[in-house]
Amino acid sequence: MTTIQMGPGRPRHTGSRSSERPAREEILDHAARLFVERGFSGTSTREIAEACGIRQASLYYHFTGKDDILAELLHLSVRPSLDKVEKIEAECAPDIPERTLYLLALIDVNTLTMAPHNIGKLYRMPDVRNSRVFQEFKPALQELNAAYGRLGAEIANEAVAAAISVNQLGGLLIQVVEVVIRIRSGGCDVVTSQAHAIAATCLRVCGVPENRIALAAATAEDVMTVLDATPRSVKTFITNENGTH
Amino acid sequence: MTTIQMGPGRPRHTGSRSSERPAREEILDHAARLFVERGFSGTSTREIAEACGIRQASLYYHFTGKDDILAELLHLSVRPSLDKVEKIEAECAPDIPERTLYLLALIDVNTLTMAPHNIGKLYRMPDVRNSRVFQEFKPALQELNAAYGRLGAEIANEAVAAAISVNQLGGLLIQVVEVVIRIRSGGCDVVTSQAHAIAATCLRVCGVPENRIALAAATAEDVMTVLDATPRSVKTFITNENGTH
DNA sequence: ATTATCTATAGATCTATAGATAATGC
DNA sequence: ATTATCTATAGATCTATAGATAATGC
Repeated sequence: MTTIQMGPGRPRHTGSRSSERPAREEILDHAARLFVERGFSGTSTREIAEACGIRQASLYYHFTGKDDILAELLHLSVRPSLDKVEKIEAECAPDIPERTLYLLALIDVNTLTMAPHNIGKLYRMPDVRNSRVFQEFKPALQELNAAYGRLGAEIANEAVAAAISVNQLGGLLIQVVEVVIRIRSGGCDVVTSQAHAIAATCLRVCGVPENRIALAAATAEDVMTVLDATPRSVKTFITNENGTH
Repeated sequence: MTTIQMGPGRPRHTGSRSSERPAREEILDHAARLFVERGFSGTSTREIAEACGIRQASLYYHFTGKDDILAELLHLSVRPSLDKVEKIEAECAPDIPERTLYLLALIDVNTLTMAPHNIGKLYRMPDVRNSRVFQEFKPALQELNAAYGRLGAEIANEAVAAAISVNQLGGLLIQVVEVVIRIRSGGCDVVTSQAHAIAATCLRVCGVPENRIALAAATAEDVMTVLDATPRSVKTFITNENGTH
């Protein structure tokens, strides 16, 4: 029994307003999907508008332009990762240093897994990276890279420490975590067991032996539950992905 | 003393033909650079033409369209990887199974390192993957994924074998190798020691212990020299990157 | 004659702005 | 009056084609 909810404002040409969801969010959602599917420059404002059931020009009531939509999406997908790094480093007693990296990887994998429309892909697109709005996020991404590098270096064995610089190790670990994006691009979902497998892979990359990996994995669970207070804004955005449920 | 080499055909409006290099190659080179820098849809045929010092319409004498240029670039960058998988599996006696994966990774890293303008990035762009011409290359990429998976599964320890399917392992290993693309995107060159570090990382991801990794690395060198007969077409293309030297 | 370019342009976009309009809410 | 849409359109692209032209080579 969905009564067609009329708010203020002229009705859409396609009589049905698809839901009571704010138009702004609806636009972000469809834009995210289209940007990831076809690229940023490969998506026209008309296509975004059509997906929302409004006219192209109506987008400009909610956003100042295509870049503005991109900026908002980048915000939504960067904030969670960075919040969590701080949390983890604060929460984790350094008794089992492997556990800290394991946790960071696990949570990051989770973020990428839950991100609407595999939006993590945006960062790797050249047209996005060249956009004016992306520059703002560079420091945050370098921060994340540094965190991975620092944690990895702490637990690296001699061979790894000798062969790879701290920063390179950070990039390598992020690359491993971002396999989630690859998996999702292939149309597959990522399940919990895979998340743990990826976190474990991060430790293997550092040369941590299997018994220490098992230990880190075992003790990670409890800390996980503490950290699993996902910021509200993100949850809302994710929920809205699947419609009104 | 470069005499301006006039071939047949009307002269370019910018009197100077930049080199005696065939126009077709010049176009491919600039297109590769621009596609990687700004994305495929983010690059106009006008920009490509201007980079070559010719008029936009003149591109169509050499290529039937933008897609045709992309197709050629994809060909140039896929062929080497695939040729080599076969070679390696033929050349490698299975006495040290770790060595086979190490070699595949090492050679693939080398391919990505030497590829002009970090062209390996093309495959990950959504607009490229949606293009009609990309479909042709899907089987080859799946082949490569399968090869990595097969070799990885052969040497995986129990923990890895239990946690990751063969195909997932293949994707994970390719993801690791493709860290080269990430490094090059950051403006850094990739040197031999890093190539070995990445190949070693692939083995660590499979759970191979350090002593076996060292062994594989040591015995890899000799096989490398045998395999280092780079196909001519690729070499030509690479050489042309840096002008006429 | 052949080759490789050029100029000119059609036709299809694409982004963003101006200004009208149809709802609600006071 | 305010809000959220609409219609219409300017101006700037962008791709691809048609046909002219300036070289070389026979």
